[in-house]
Amino acid sequence: MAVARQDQFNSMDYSDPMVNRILDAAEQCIHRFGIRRTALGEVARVGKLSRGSIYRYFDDKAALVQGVFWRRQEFYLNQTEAALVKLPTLVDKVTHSVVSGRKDMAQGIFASLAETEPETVAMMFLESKFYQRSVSFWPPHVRLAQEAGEISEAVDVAVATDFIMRLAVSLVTFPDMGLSLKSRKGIRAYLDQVITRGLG
Amino acid sequence: MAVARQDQFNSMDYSDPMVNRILDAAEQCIHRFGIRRTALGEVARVGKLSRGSIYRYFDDKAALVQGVFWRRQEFYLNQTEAALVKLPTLVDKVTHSVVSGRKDMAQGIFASLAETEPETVAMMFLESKFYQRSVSFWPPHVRLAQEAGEISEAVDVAVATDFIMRLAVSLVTFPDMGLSLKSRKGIRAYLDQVITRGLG
DNA sequence: AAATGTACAAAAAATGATTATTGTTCATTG
DNA sequence: CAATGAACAATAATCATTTTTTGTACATTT
Repeated sequence: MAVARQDQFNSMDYSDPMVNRILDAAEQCIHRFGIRRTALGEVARVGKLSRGSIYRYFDDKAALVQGVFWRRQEFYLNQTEAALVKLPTLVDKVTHSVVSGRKDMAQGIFASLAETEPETVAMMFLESKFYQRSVSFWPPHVRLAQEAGEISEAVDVAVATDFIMRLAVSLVTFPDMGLSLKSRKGIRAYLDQVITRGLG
Repeated sequence: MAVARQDQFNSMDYSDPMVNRILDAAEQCIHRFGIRRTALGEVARVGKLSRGSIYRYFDDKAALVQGVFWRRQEFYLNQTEAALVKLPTLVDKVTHSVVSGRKDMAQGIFASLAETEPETVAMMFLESKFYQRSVSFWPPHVRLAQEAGEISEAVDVAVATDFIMRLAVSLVTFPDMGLSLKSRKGIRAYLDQVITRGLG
């Protein structure tokens, strides 16, 4: 079993420089060639390390690829979270998440992989596992909004979190579902309606 | 240009028996072999017609495949719509759409294609075009709910339709987004909360 | 007229031989 | 002891070749 084993409960050690060197090289290769066309020998060459070391830290190529995307997602999530804490309302927070979520998906490794291997990206986006980490960021924001009286205390935090995640994922994935929601202003007005008032 | 040409405005003529014979054969082949492994010669053999006739009605293989899925979606949609008109509230209607939507996607051609060519199904599900036809069914139900006082008249019909579609698509695609929403009862309670009351 | 069936070149897929990569092991290095 | 690099069988990718399929045209049949 590899050292940097990662599962849903035990996340990777991003403080280990070796792990980061491997992931840096792997991300660079995936970014340039796509997943299918990156050989671990190439990753080793780019990272100036041995292929044996890669296998010491990751079970196999699939685990390495997953590690690359998890770290990248973690980075985006932390960046977004840092912006969220400065925003006053839950609606502002979800709006920001949607706008920056779209930006993140249109950049870097996600965007380049969407060009070379769109089916792979599509499969990732349809795995609910992909959103697990994001889900865990919302409950504190929901509770703050409840304490501030923005949303009702009667609503279960898990229900509110699920609802917010569904809205955010849907709006990032589909800019248009009948309505075209492209501008920050339009997204904010829409979210204000459906989150704070619903349709009732 | 083929006879049964189909675009977003001009839908296919499902009353033409030739069109249906071709689509029946094509659906049967796709169901059994997947898209990649169905040759139009095989479709012709199964449908007991000539390959020339297929090209008379469909521009190319891609158009035929699209035709198969559009007809199947149209069938499911009409079936669902027939059930919806009997339901009293908008919440009941969305609940039913989610439950039957999940059933439809777990059956027949969608389910079999998801086994043999999951990436193709994933790509379909992420095209917002895939949901266009479904979107057009909702505005009358939204207006009825407004007239009945279930939801506010102040909310724009397009906004409400978009919101309902996003909820339905999300719930069909992801049974679990933090909350596990599997039972009809659970789905209904959730939708009742977020549609009629929101989080406010 | 509509459907068929044949012919045909271009494109795509199956095939099989060849080469590269993966995943494992272990002796060697720093 | 972590990292390296080499050896190795098993697996997967690549490539040139053969075969099938596609898409078009048109003469023939119903």
